[in-house]
Amino acid sequence: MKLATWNINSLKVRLPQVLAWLQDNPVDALGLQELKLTDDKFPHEAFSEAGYHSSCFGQKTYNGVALITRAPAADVVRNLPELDDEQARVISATLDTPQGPLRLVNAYFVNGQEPGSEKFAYKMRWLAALHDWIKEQLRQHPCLVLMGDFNVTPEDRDSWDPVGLKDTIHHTVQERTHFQQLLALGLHDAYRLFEQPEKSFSWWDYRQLGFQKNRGLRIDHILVSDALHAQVTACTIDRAPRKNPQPSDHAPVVVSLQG
DNA sequence: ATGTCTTCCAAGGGAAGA
Repeated sequence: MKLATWNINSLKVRLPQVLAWLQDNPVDALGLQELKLTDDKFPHEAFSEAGYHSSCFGQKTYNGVALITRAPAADVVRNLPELDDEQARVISATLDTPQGPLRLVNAYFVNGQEPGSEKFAYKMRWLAALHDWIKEQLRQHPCLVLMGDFNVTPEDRDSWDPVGLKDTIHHTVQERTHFQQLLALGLHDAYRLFEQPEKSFSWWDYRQLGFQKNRGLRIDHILVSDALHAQVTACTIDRAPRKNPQPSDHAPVVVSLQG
């Protein structure tokens, strides 16, 4: 089975690209971030016609997440129950698989603007709340996948310019410590379970020919729990959609699981 | 590199967020 995550920076603009990508990449589940639309504008019908179920948690202008699944999704939970948050950033659901129930958590992590800002403080609070909630979710659901736009480069090799961008947003020790604390719960960065090309990124700034020069960051991740670790057979970043006209600034990340 | 893209509000272009 295959799972994918993709920040599409407006579903209204990118819906045709998402449908085309699903046609070429018939994954079992796709987590979308930055829908930038409200639930009443979510194109459930378009996904249904493509053979997918969809659950959404939208918001006007900003944020918004969705899970697109081949099979129906059960026990849908929106946002982090323990955090009082006006922003729509998390949607979770359970998929029935031949291997048993699989819990999917799809999240659009806080950007954080810059270290020291109020938005950065919100990022830290949000990350702490996510950690505590994932810890509890893992007790209930040993087979768990946490995927999304993490807005964190886990290590220097995940940035095109770790020296020039040292201590800037996506690169701070505080953010990376939170990432490590998620791993410490018994999660594994699926991408790093395999040999990968150097300078592998999932996001490139629209400005200054960022993609063409491969000036990017690897900030979109798929973490799998201990119980799933042995089943992971591949993890790749699909750069192809970034070459489309009117692309998202992010590329999809895809993980393959045995069975 | 005040660089680009998207949306909102509200009627044109500026502000905000990423």
